Amino acid sequence: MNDSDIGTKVRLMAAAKKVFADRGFKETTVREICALAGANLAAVNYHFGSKNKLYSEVLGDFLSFAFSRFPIDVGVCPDSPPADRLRAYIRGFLYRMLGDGDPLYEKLGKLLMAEMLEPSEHFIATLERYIEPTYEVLQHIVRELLPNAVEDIVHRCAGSIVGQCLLFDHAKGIIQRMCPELALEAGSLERAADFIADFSLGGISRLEAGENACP
Amino acid sequence: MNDSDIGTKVRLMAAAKKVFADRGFKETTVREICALAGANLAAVNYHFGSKNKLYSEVLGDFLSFAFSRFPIDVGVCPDSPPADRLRAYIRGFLYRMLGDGDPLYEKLGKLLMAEMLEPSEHFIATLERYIEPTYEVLQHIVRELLPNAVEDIVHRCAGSIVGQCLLFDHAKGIIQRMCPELALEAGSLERAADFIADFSLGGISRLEAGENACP
Amino acid sequence: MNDSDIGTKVRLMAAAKKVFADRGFKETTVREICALAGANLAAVNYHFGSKNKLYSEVLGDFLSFAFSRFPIDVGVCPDSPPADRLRAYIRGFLYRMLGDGDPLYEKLGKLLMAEMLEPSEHFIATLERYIEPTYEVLQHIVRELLPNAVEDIVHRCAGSIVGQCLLFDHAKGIIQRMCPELALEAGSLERAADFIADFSLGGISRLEAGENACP
Amino acid sequence: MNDSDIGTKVRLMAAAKKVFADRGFKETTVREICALAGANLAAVNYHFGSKNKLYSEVLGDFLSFAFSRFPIDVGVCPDSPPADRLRAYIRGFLYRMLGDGDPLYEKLGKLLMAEMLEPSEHFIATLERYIEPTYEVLQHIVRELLPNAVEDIVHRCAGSIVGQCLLFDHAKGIIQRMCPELALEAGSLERAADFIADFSLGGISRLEAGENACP
DNA sequence: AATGAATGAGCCTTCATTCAT
DNA sequence: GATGAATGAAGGCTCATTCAT
Repeated sequence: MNDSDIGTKVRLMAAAKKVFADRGFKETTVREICALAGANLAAVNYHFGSKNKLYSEVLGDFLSFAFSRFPIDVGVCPDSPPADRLRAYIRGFLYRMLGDGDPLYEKLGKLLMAEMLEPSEHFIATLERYIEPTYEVLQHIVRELLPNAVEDIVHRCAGSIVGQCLLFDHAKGIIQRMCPELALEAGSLERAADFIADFSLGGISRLEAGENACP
Repeated sequence: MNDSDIGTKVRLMAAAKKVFADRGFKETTVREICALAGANLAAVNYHFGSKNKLYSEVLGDFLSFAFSRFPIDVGVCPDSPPADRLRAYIRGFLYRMLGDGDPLYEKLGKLLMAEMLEPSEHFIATLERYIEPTYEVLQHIVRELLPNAVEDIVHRCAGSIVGQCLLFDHAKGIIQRMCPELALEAGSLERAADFIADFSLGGISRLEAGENACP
Repeated sequence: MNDSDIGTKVRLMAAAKKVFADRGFKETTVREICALAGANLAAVNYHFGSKNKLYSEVLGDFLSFAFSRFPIDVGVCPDSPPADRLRAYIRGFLYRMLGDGDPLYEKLGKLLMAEMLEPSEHFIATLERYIEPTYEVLQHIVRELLPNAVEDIVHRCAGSIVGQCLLFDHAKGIIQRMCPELALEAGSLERAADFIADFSLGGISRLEAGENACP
Repeated sequence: MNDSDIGTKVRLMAAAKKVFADRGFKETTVREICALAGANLAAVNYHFGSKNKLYSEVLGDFLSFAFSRFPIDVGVCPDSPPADRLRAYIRGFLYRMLGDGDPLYEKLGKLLMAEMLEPSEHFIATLERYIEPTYEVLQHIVRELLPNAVEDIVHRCAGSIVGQCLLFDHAKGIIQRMCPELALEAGSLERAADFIADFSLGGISRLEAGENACP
């Protein structure tokens, strides 16, 4: 049994993931995808309609895989203490972004980052389906930790937390160059999640202290 | 005195900034730059050698401008308390990234983000010249705030701080869509800087408490 | 009994007529025909061998239908006066070309015009089978009207008559734009036939007068 | 001095005329035009913008040439007898359509016929600029010949005249096959023009007689 | 009898770059 | 110092056709 037995469409999808992840949308050529998949140049248009649609499918596929493999609420129940749920949220976030070792997975994360930088039309649907619900969960946790905070503060806290996580993905190249010992890999992810959780809980306590302080 | 008097090269540079910032490297065409500059199609290659070299110059120009306009150590002296210096550092970081109102400036930040995601050869020099020294300063501040911390912790704290700042740039599109009231604009930057500083000082205190705790 | 019961081949033929008539040979795609017929993309080649052969069949089908529905000698007998037979000939010619109301039929005429302009190999057989015999009939009528005319004159008269008829088909688009009240439709065809017959009989009389004139 | 001295654009235009005339728009490939012109594949887009625009220019060029070389009112003055003007009109019409010997010219006529059959967007402007004014002239002549005729009759006469002329172009292939002695070539055009004029004047007289007849 | 999958050839267009002037 | 003309390479896409099932 060889590669050509698993269906051209499947092979195209796999090849597309690799190439798009490596080069981004614009730099990727249909020719390269087809060559890597051992398929004819016309295969992409036959199976997916266009380079654009293939890209959309790659994006959607990656996200649906990531969220099914690393669900938002893994390891905690709704009534766990909010600090625990925050820690779990951060772990999940990092895992979804960076995977658990598969190098292809890591690279796909980069695609999403590129979309964040310059959201394409394909990304909007993705945003509504995956990103926004996830963000709701984080907001909810923060609100429990800061019951008296105004909306603005909740958003800012959530942003600070997300920012810390995203750094590992969007600045991966630089981190690897400037302090390689920090670069997230399969093993070190747990440690990073713990740190971010602690750091963020510290930040939140300070805000809590501030809001309870007598003026 | 009209536009065509200020030299084709200068006009090309200005046009290149606009177009590269708007579309990114690959999406930008030499044609577009030349058209905007009112120059001949061959002008880019004549004055800059190639599209690539022009891009490098745009990048370098932007960074040298940003660092001269918003220096790292503005508003504080080396012996100010580290908390103040942290706050100043964050302010400077955000200003360098997002400018103080010039829309062209804001967009150029996006170019840097794209380079972070996928560092090109042009970016390496930039990194060594601008990014690394800046990061040294941040490390130094964190070390003063956490005198007993191991290297790893210092790096992680610095990363958390930087991550919070970068979010405003690399997720600008999404922020604008999901919570527009947070999106950084000229005015709101100070508020954001204060929040990140407070949040980070809170995170650092917690680590400090932890490391002093009896095992 | 539904559409799919009447045989893929039949449905393909019907679809091909529509699409070829609408778009001409080159602009028509096999895809479109198959889609309209609700058949597989490979069906055309399976049932007809190739796009070319399908086209030939469409052409032949159209002509055999046209000539069976509007025979050359309808409404007159061989010994009717030649002027009557001319009128009948012209009527038949127009009906064969433009049908009697079926919009599909009208459009198929355009196909024939295109073939006239640039006869394809498929068209030669058609020519010998349908066009030439018809032209013989016309020649015969003209000869009776101009018994003393030389061959050349007979041909020219026949040509003038045919030319007047064809105009309504090959310039249909322009007529509709420039004088829509002339555009042939189901109803107005009889009127047009009468006019052409009268006009032509006038032309022929003049020739007759000329050839009888004393030099 | 060789071909390459006369400018790529000029050579492209000449090549385009040949190829478009030979094959029609859709069947023509930019590759073929460029090859024939000895130019690079990109040359068409550089000089003309697109295959479409080149086609438009070819069409326009041909018509403007045809009308400047064979003006509508050549050889007669506005107050010549209408019969003479009709004869001149027909001569001009045939010359414009078929040229005076240049085989390239003849072929370009075919392009126009194809447009008549299926007017493309390029053709509309052409129609308004060249075809309609010419038709006005013909109408005017017919009206003088039939001063009492209603509009409808004038249009029909004009149509009959135009139809006889067009036949020589749009059915050229068939004529050559069925009665080659009629096929218009450089020399025989005058003869054809005379015949059509006589035939048409005959048709018109008959109508005139009809309208003057006591009911 | 019919089809889903796949393909090879070809098309128009875009683009950065070069070169003679 | 600057440019109009030209080009080579490549890219996405379309289409009629083939083939195994």
